Amino acid sequence: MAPAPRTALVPDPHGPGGRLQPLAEDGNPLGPPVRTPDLAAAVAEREAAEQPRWVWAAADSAYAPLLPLRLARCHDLRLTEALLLGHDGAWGAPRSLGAAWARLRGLPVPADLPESAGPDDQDGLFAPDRLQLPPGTDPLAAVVAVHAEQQRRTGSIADPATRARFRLLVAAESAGGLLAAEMSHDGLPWRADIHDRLLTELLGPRPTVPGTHPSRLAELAVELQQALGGRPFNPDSHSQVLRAFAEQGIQLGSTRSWELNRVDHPAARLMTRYKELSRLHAAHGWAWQDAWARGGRFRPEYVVGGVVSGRWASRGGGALQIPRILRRAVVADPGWTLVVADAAQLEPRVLAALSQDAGLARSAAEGDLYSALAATAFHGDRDKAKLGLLGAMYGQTSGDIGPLLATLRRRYPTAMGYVEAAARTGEDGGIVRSRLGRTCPPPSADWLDLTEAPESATEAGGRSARARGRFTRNFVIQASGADWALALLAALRRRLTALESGADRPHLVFFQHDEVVVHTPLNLADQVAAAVADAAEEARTLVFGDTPVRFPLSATIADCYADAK
DNA sequence: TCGACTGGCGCC
DNA sequence: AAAGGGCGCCAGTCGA
Repeated sequence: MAPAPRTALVPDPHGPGGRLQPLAEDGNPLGPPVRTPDLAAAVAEREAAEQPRWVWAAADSAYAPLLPLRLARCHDLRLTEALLLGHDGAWGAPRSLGAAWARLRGLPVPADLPESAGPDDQDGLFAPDRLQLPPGTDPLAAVVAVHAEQQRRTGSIADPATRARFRLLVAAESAGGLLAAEMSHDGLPWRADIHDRLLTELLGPRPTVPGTHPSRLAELAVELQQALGGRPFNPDSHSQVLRAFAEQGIQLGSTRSWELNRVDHPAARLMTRYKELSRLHAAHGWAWQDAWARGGRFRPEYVVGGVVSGRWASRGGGALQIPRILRRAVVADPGWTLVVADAAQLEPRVLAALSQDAGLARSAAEGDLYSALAATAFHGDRDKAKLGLLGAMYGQTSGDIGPLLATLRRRYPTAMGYVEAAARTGEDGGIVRSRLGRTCPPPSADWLDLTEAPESATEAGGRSARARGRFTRNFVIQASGADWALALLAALRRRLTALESGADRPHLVFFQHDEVVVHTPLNLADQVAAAVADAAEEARTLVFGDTPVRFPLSATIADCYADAK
């Protein structure tokens, strides 16, 4: 396939205009800059004509103002800069356009600006000075130059296969930038009335005085007090809770729920319940709804590559930590429905594909991986198979997991050797990369905090080395899983663009590590489900090439998120 | 009074 | 003896 033509795009700092410039694959200009008074119209026209790969500083400054216009592909300089910095051993250096430009020109490199926060702080995102360019610098010239440099650096990766995978990573990460902007713009359908009903059922009516506890929480606090001797205390204060339990002769090391659950006392159950409800109220209660879920849509801000492993993070609204119970409030619009798909057992499948362990790959070739593993190596005990494999991927050594790991080591030496090699690399201070070439951060002072350690420096050093070993062990899997998920998103997004129903089109409205939700006109739901399956297969081939491992994505059609699967 | 930190728990 | 990876967010706590 011939590479797409490229076009640099820079919006004017104020107003609807902007400038465009055609570029060759290597970043060299193919013509002079073109100024347009109506950037959205000019971009739409060129997109219809040739679907170029749009080259811009960052989606939030260049793409968000163009929405709801949909563009097929882009090269996001900020996201790519972060990938390249990590790859080149400069992990964490500033990645703004201005920073990349400064490095190119040997100028002082500006630090990245703090990100915006809060649902009402959208304006700061579009301010042109976020590009961090020195005064008087032409932003278009900077975009063109930094892009050319990024293409050069990517092209200098020696191994052709590694280079090709890194290019795929750049394209997929950039597509993630497109999608994140679109999902924030479209929002996740959110029924405030259902949310409110759930809250009222669990917590009592919404308090009329802001900042006060809803009735059920207040009642629980009183019941707790009575169960613990009647002395008033604040159930939100750990130290007061510990003291109140201690006065009843119950010594707790913490107020963690698993510890409370082991205590046979009425107050322990009340405390657990209080904490559950209190958390729901504080994190996803009425205040959250007011802030994040107005107008029938939940509009979080997604942070592409916000996690070192390449997983997305979110800013504000806790988009990736919505309690399962609140999925009840995610309901398709009338005439629309949801297609919900999640990858089953993504990480063990990633391990099988990465390590090319023939035995594990057989277990991952279809169906339930843990059952297949159990049948082969654990006398049919699925729980043991799952526990053992998860422990191997996380570097767990506690509990009764030793024998399970020994079994896995015997039966799947290649797979276990793979994660153990990654762990050793980390322990020795080395770096590891995902399948597509995302690099883990190097060791830092965080890994070797000797100040508080009561034991010797040697012991503390060993402990921190093992901690970093667990990190790199998990990184290769989690990050390669994120590679796959990004490829899936890009492939699915492309397929969805091709589906239409009158003026309506299905669109991705949610993505959470290994799960996607598409909001679609009813009559397209089956085609969306098929597109999901096709996209999963495409991602598998793109990321892992020739592997017997399958990455099944079970798609369910349901009007309500809570009813899926 | 405010920022940094901690404990704890939501999600994967 | 302790012994599981990655996040974001809240209330409480503590110190500047």
